[in-house]
Amino acid sequence: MKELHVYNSYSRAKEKFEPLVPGHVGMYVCGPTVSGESHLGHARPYITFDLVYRYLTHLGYKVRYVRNITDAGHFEEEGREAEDKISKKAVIEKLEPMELVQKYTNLFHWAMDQFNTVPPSIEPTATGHIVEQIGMIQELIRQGYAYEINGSVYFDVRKYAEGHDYGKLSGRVIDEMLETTRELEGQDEKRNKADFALWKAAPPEHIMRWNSPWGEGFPGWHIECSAMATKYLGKQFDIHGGGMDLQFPHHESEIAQSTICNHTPPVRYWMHNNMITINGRKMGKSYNNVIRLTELFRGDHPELEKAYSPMTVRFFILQTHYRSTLDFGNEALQAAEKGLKRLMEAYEWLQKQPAADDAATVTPDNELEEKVTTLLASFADNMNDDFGTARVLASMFELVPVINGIKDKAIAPGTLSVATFTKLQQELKLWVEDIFGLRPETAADNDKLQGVMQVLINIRKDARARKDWGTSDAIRNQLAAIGIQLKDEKDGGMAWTIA
RNA sequence: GGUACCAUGGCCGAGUGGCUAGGCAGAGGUCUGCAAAACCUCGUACAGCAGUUCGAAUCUGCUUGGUACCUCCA
Repeated sequence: MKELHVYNSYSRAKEKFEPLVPGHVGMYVCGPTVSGESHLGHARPYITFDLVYRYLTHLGYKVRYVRNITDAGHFEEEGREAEDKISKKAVIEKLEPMELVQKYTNLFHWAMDQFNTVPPSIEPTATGHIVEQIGMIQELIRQGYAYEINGSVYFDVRKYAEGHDYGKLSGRVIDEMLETTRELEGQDEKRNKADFALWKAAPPEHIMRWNSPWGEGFPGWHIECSAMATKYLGKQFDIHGGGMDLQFPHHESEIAQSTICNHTPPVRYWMHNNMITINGRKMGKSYNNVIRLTELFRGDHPELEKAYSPMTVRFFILQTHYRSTLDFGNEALQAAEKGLKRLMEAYEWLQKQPAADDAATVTPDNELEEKVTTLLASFADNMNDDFGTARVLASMFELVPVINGIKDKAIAPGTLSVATFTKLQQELKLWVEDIFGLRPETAADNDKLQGVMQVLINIRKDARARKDWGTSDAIRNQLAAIGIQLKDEKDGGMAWTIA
């Protein structure tokens, strides 16, 4: 596709992307709740939307990317143990709530940096926008779509549904929701089961609390995103992203609140990434398979056979379309690790080549020229089709043998024209690093290690010159044992990589 | 129970009507002192049944199996 099309969860169809304001894109992505350490589930949406952000930027849009931090802690469903997750844990750990929030926010930022995601333009916190949230709730009450009871405020879903399409995004049928007979304790405050909280009166033991027109309490979960998105992106904006699990009730509620408050549907394009599974099962506390990112990078979890690097995970995620479920299995992860290594080694070699040292007289091979040109051009086409990262990576892999062929001289110098070779270098740099955010992970940027390796390589070269295979093999094998791989190259050189 | 979605070769995973993605693993070969790496060649897959069509992995129906959401969750 020549122009960007995105799949809109709201219409359930791919639509041509046209921003509200030409040249500018407003994008809101639901951020993490920082009541605990980031886990594997966080990797997918933020890497997915990092690609969206990078690609939109590449297309020339000025993108304002807003991703919140939910640090106020929201309550469980009424009737179950209503409690603020953050305040509960704070008591256990004997920490100030905000201290805990800060700790997990820092960890989240660290993990996102490991994944090489670009920080959002604005990262607003829920606690920093209590005023805006209260203002929005007041407006909802003023318009008669919210009601106060016992110091809490609820959104009147039944009334909203009379004039609006409540449930369209998530495919719910409003009547069924209202008629559901499942009785839950503590439901009595709400007029209808489908109503959701905008503000909750805080019980005495609740640590996080703010003054409001309705007494001391804390905001409902859904209102923060509506308030902050409105503040920073306007009453209507282009893209709202998040995990599929947020479609209901979170995003459905956002639509309802914002539509009433701002008299316009808030979002043009809803984008939802699909979920991940761990070795075929949903990741969840009950399965005991929630893998924290720190555990993932260290390989420190029963589900993991080994550690997987942040770039391996990033690459792995991008190898699948964002709307498909993705299973984190060891075999698949290891396949991704090896594939990424091959890709990046070819890429790094290519980037090190002088721009144009091609004085050879071989006639450029038209077939090869065409192949390279076509593959490079396909990158954008595939991205324009709802961010087809998997197909872009597949095309990159088709270029790997070309690059290695040039490297090994299997493809005669000059077979590819200077212009195309240069284009290959430049385009791959743009796509691999700038758009896909894949960066080399070699730990070889240590001068002293470089020096030591050079000493060993020199000794081994001498040994080989004397046909002293014993010494030569000993050096190679012992290095391999500690995870450093030596490769003899065709021209007599030696390269090494850390496995 | 309700509502969606999915079922592709050993594993993962693109692909929406004809032009056999890609990765990993595996087999053979080239190269190499031997390896490794790299490169070349090889797999004719699309849950089952029925139907639509000149033609289906791709459309329709049914069957079976799976997953997700409905509840804090990315």
